[in-house]
Amino acid sequence: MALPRSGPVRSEAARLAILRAAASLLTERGYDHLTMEGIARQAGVGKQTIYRWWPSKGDVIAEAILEGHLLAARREPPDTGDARADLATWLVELFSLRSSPEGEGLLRSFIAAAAGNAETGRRLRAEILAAPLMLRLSRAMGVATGPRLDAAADALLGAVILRALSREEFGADDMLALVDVIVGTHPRAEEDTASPAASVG
Amino acid sequence: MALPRSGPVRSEAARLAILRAAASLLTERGYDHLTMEGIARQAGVGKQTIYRWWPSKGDVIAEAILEGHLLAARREPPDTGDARADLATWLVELFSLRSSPEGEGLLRSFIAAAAGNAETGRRLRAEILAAPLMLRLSRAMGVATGPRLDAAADALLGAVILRALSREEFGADDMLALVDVIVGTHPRAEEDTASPAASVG
Amino acid sequence: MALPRSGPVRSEAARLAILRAAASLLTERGYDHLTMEGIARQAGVGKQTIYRWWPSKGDVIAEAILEGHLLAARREPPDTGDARADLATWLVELFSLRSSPEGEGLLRSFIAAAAGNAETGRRLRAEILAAPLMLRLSRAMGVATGPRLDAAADALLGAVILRALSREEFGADDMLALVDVIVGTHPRAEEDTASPAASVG
Amino acid sequence: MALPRSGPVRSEAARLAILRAAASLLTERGYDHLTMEGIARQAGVGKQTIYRWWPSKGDVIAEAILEGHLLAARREPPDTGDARADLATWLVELFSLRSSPEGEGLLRSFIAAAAGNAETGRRLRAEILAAPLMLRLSRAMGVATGPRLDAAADALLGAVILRALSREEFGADDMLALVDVIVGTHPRAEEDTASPAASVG
DNA sequence: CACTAATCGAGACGGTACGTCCCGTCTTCAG
DNA sequence: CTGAAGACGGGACGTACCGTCTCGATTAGTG
Repeated sequence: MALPRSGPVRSEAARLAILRAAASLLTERGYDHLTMEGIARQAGVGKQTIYRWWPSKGDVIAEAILEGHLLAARREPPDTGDARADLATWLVELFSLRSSPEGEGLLRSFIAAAAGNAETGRRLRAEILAAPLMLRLSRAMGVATGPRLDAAADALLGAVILRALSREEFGADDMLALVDVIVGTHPRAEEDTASPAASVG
Repeated sequence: MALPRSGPVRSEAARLAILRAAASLLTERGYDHLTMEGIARQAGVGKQTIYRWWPSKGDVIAEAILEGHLLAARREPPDTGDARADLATWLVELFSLRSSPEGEGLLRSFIAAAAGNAETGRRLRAEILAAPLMLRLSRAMGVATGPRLDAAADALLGAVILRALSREEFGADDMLALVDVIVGTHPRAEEDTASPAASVG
Repeated sequence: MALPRSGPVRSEAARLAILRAAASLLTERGYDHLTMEGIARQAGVGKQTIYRWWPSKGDVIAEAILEGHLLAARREPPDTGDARADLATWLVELFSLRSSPEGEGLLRSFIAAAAGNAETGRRLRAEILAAPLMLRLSRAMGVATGPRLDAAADALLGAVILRALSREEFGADDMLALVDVIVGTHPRAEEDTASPAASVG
Repeated sequence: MALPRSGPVRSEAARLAILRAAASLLTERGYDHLTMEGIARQAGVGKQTIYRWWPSKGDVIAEAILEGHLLAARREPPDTGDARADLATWLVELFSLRSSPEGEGLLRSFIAAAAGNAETGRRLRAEILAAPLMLRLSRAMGVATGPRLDAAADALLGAVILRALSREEFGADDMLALVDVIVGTHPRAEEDTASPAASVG
């Protein structure tokens, strides 16, 4: 049983202000210009209020991502009927995070956050990025689940991350080539000219 | 033509000491415990000597990697005759960098360095990691070059990076599955043209 | 009225440690070997704690002097009954600061501090050096206050400072001659009025 | 006889450029913003050329003062016939150095230089400041030389320096009062109030 | 209702590292 | 051998944040 407590409970307003401040600062200035003091200042909160509830900067980010304060709009994949093209579209959009207007690269900020913090890394892959990907991918591959699907998901997502890391330009064509390699070209085998329906496979 | 300059020339001893110090500190303590002051101290060099020649920490790392002060032993892929198995072996070894004894993870340190520095990112992929991979991969796929090969390389490398980021364990079996998905399970036979159906399995 | 502030209050322990460290380092090593880092180190304090409360090194010294961490023993003038001799004695003692054992010269350190910092300069003269001087001088001159007294005080003190700056040796006899010139030889002797020609010789 | 030497002799052009650069930088930016690198840059000279001939910054300043690159215009005292007024005028002019337009205070820069360097201190007093002062003072006191004259000179000069250090404003009237106290009011005897002896006493 | 205990904003604290400036020495090349 | 140029090891500068701590004020239960 819980030991009896008195006093005020955790302030939801403060929690939200912190997550929002973290999200906005990460977006605007990038992961390595993100500071606890900056978050506290922007959130109008004492530093201790952050440290009381999160052990590190990465955990704040992890929670902000998880609650959808970041990447919110990106989580819903399109559905045009062509699963493979939808997949490519979604990946291109994800990749475009690489170059936010401020120039730091939100996707790279995520990567840096993941590299520095286990929880962020785990959540970023498992709950955020992978979920919409798996949905489209299972359609494109005609497989509901299984190790091959997992491997394919990692391969796709990893390729995007790698290209973001290496600052390589990466257009829609390249993305389709990538999808083709991983999902397989076969269903569209002849179709490249003859049987488009097969591509749903 | 360049205007003739007199005066002392750049000290090769200092350059090497800095790169070695950076490499050893990165390996031992990880990217985000790596400091310019630490490098200078360990190299027995003034901080200004670092800043004179490299604009940032990431550029020091980039040059250290490029010169082989890091990853040196890892660049030579095995050659057992089974190209696909060699590929998986090499990837597993690469992935094992994920957990260096001190606990930070050399591979993740590279990723963090790449996330924070364009040059490091570009070089990490293009010149270091990709080269031995491409060699094995082209054998495994029976293709010398081309966009499909590039896409496959990115997918393989990216998947390893993604799993490192998300701290997921990743054994030899998983790696073979990954290779199978990307390269194809077939005997690497004629199938590339003859047995498309198998790739769905 | 002042807006009510909460939060921690300034640490008196840190303040004292800083002033004492500054005083001891100034005495031991001289003004231009006195560094903020040295003070912080010796005081066991973060640099920021110094910068938070004092805008410059000179202001730290000014406060140290004002609080009596420096020159403390020197502020009490002797009182033998012979006001003029007391004055000379006090000045000789002051001048002896010129050559501290470590060789930098405490008095010159004060001068350097004053030259570089307005507050130090103002306080050095007004509150510390001038006060005991004025006391003796008013007795020696038989005048309680007034511009003549001020001018005489500046002349005496200034002469000592100038000699310290120019590294000229300056004994008890010289000091008496100086006092005689400024205070006048008359009151304590008839000779001043009787044999003026002697002073020229 | 001199030992035979080969190679070019010391470059007079370099020597002059250094002294001029030092003088102009001291005047413009003050003693503690004066750097060896700055002098070398402005003089178009290698640093080593400075260190080869002068052991320290203070010695460069000392030589610059001695050669008249600083204070040049100030060395000639006026001569209106009223020796005492001339003296006061010269002192006021000297004191006005205290506030150079750039705000650092040339006189205080001299003081700082003197405080930090024995040679500068010695020369500043002995050869530069004292000489024109002694001339006027000996006229005003009707004494050619002697310890009383030396003491009076130190007292006058020292008072000016002290006031400069303490940032006290100091007008023509104050200066006359100072001169009166040190030189004596006697020649102007009756006018003061009636009982000149009292004011001396 | 008083008391207790935990929360909150605020921010001082001892530290580490930053990136810059300058020190005085050393090294190269041109004259 | 001098002199301009400038790289070098070193050290201090003043700033930014770190994560901990200490305040006074506020806000729930508990007794």
